[in-house]
Amino acid sequence: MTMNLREIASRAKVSIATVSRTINRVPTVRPAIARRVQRVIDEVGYYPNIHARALVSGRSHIFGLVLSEMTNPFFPEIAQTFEDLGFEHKYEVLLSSVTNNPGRLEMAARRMIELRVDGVAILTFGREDALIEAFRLRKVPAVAIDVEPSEPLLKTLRIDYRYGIRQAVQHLAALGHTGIAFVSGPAHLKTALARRIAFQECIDEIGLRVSPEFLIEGDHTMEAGTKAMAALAAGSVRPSAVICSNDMTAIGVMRQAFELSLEIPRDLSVVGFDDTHFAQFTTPPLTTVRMSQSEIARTAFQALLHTVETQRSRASRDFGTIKTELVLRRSTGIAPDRLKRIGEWNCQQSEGRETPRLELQSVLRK
Amino acid sequence: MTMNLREIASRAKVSIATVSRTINRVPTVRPAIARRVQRVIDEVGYYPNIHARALVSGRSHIFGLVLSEMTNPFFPEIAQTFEDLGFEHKYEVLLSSVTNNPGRLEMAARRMIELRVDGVAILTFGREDALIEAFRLRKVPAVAIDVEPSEPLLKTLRIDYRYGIRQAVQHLAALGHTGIAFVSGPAHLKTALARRIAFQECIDEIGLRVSPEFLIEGDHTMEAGTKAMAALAAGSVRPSAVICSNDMTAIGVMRQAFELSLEIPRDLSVVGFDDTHFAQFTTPPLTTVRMSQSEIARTAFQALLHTVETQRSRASRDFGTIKTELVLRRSTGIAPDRLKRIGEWNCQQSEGRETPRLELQSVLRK
DNA sequence: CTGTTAGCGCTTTCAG
DNA sequence: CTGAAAGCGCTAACAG
Repeated sequence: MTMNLREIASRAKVSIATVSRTINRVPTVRPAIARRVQRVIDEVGYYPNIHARALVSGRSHIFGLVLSEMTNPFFPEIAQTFEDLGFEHKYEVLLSSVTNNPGRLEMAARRMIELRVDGVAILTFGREDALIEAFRLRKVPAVAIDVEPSEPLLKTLRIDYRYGIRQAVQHLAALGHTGIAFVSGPAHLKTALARRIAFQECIDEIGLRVSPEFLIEGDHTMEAGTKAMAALAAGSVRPSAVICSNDMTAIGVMRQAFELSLEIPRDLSVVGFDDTHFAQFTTPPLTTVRMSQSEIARTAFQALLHTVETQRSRASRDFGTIKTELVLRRSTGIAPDRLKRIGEWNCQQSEGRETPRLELQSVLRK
Repeated sequence: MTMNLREIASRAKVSIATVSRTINRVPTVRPAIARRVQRVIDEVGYYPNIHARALVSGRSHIFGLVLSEMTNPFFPEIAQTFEDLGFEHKYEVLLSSVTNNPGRLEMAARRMIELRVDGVAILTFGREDALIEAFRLRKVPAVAIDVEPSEPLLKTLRIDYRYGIRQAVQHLAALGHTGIAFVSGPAHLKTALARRIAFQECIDEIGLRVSPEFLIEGDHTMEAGTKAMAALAAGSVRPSAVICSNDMTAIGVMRQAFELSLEIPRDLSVVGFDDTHFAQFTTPPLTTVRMSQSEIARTAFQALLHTVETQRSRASRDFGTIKTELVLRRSTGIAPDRLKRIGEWNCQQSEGRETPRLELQSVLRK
C-alpha cells in the first residue's frame, strides 16, 4: 500500500490541501481537524515524499557538504557537527567526499546539482575552484574557505594559519631548537601552501633559517609522515624538531621516529596541525595547532543558512576568521643540545623518562 | 535561466520525449538527433532534476548507508568503499551516521524513507533493530549484519568474530600469557557482546581462566580504553596482556600504559580489533584482528544491488560470511615472566629495546 | 478555515 | 523513430 496525501486525506475525510497544511504546520487549520489528520498520519506511519515536495516548492531542504578524504579524521569531525546542525535546522545533508580519484570532483558537483541542494559547503581545503565555478554557474549558494567572494551567493570563511604556526615556531625556538623541519602537504593544495608559507615567515621573523633539506613535501597522510622522517634522518644534518602540516603527518613522523629509536621529545620534538581527537592519544600526546573542526562546520553552516533564509543578503559577506592556536602536550621538549648543557651544569639525574618541560602557554597566548 | 527538458527540447528542435530518451540512452533515437540534443545539453550544462525523475519513475537511484559515529575511523573506511561502489554503479549514496544522540536513529530512518531510497545498508554494528523494522514496514530492501533474514527484502551479512579472536587468544597463550584481560564494547551492542563471548569461549577452550576483574566494559572509544587500563593497573592482580573490542580502545589502552610507564610489549601485550588504517601507525604498531572494511562495504552493496536489480530475488539469501583474522604487528610479545626466565638462562643482554619475537603467523594461519 | 486546481520536471505509454 | 499527453505526489494560489 503506497501512502500519499490523497490516501491520508480520504482516510481522515478531508482534502489533500488540509493534510498538506497539517503536515507543514500551517496555523490556519482548525486544531480538531489537525489532530484527526495527525492521528491518521501516525497510524499509517506516513512520511511525505521529499521529491514531490522539492519539485513543486523549488527548495529541497538539502545542504551539500563536500569534504576531502574521509579517512583523515579531521573531516569526519567536521561532518559530524555539520550534520548535527542540519538535524537541528531540519536540513538534510548530502555528504560527498572528494578523493584524488579523477572524476570524483565532477561527480560531487553533479550530485549536488541534480539533487538541487539549497546550498553547499565546500570544505576540501584546497582544490575547490572547479566546484565553486560549477555552483556559481547554477546559482547555488556556496561557502568555501579562503576564497575571494566575487558575488553575493558565495560566502567565504577565512582561516588564520599564521597565528597558531607562529606560536608553534616560537614555542620550539624558546625551547632552544634551531634546526626545525617542516613537512608540508601536497603543493597543489592552497591550504597546504598557506601553512608552509606561514611557517617560513615565522621562522624568518625570529631570524632563524631553515635548510632546504628541512622542507619536505608530503601529502597529509601518515605514510607521507613516515617517509618524510626517514628522509630527514638520512640527511647530512638532522633537525631537532619537526612541524607537520597536519596531525596525520605528525603521526607518521612519530611512527618513524620510533622505528629509528628516537625518543620523543628527548631526541626529537614533533608538532602537528589540526588537533584531531587522535592527537590526545598518541604516545606521547601530540603538541599541535588546533583548528577547530566544529567551529569551521558551524561557521560554514551559518553562512549557508544566512544566505538561503534571507533573500536579499546582497552583500557577499565574510563570515569571520577562524583562529588557530597551539595546544601544548608532550611531544615537544627542550632541544637536545641545550638539555645536554643543563645536564652538565646540574649532574643529578632527573627522574625516569620525564623530560624537563617549560610551561609557555601564558607567554605564547599573551 | 532555469533549465529543463522543455528548454532543451525547444533549443534542439525536438520534443521533450526525445530529449528524455537521449539522456537515458534509449537506443531508438536516431544517432544524428541524439548528437544534436547532446550538444545542447553539454552547451548549457544541463543536469536532470533527480526529484522529478524519482517522482515519476518510482526509483530514486539512491542507496542509504547507516553507520555509527563517523569519528571511529572504522566507519569512514566503510563509507569510502560504499561510495566508490555507488559511483561505479550510478547510485547516489545517502550517508547517515547514527550517534548516541536520541532521535538520531529515528531521524536516519526518516531521511531514508522520505528520500525513497532504493535500498539501505545498516552497518551500525549493534542497534539496528528499530531501523530494520521501519524499513520492513515500508518494504525498503535492506541489508544488515548478523540478523535473521525473515523475509525476502532483508539480506544478512554474517561476521565470524570467533576465528580472529581465537587466533588472538592462542597467539597470546603461545607467548606464555595466562592473565589476559578483555576490554569490551558497550554491553547493549550485539556486536560487542559477540566479541566478548567469542573471547570467553576461546579462553575456555584452552583451559585458561579469566578473573572477573579482567573483564572490563568499555564503549569503543579511546577514552574508554584509557579508563579500562587505569582500572586494570589498579587491580590486585595485573594482566600481562589485554585484548580490546576495537582498535580505538586499544589505542586508549596503549596511551594509558605509556602514562604508567609500562613498555609495550615488554611489560604488556595489547591486541586490537578492526585493523583500521591507524593500527599500522601506533607506537608500537598494533597487533589486531582484521575485519575488512572494504569487504563489508562491498558485500553489503552487492546484496542491495542484487535485491534491487533482480525483481524476483524471492529467496532471502545469506550474503556470505566475513572472516576475521589476526594481523601480527609489534604490540604483542613474550609474557614478562617467561621473558625473565629466558633472561636467567641466557645472561647475555639482547640488543637495545628489542623484545624477542616469535613468528607465529604460519602456525596460526595454518 | 477548507477545498479545488494548476502545475513543478520528468518518464512512459500510445499514436502517428 | 518521434511526438503528444497522462500523470508521479505535492504545494500554493485562488475560491468558496
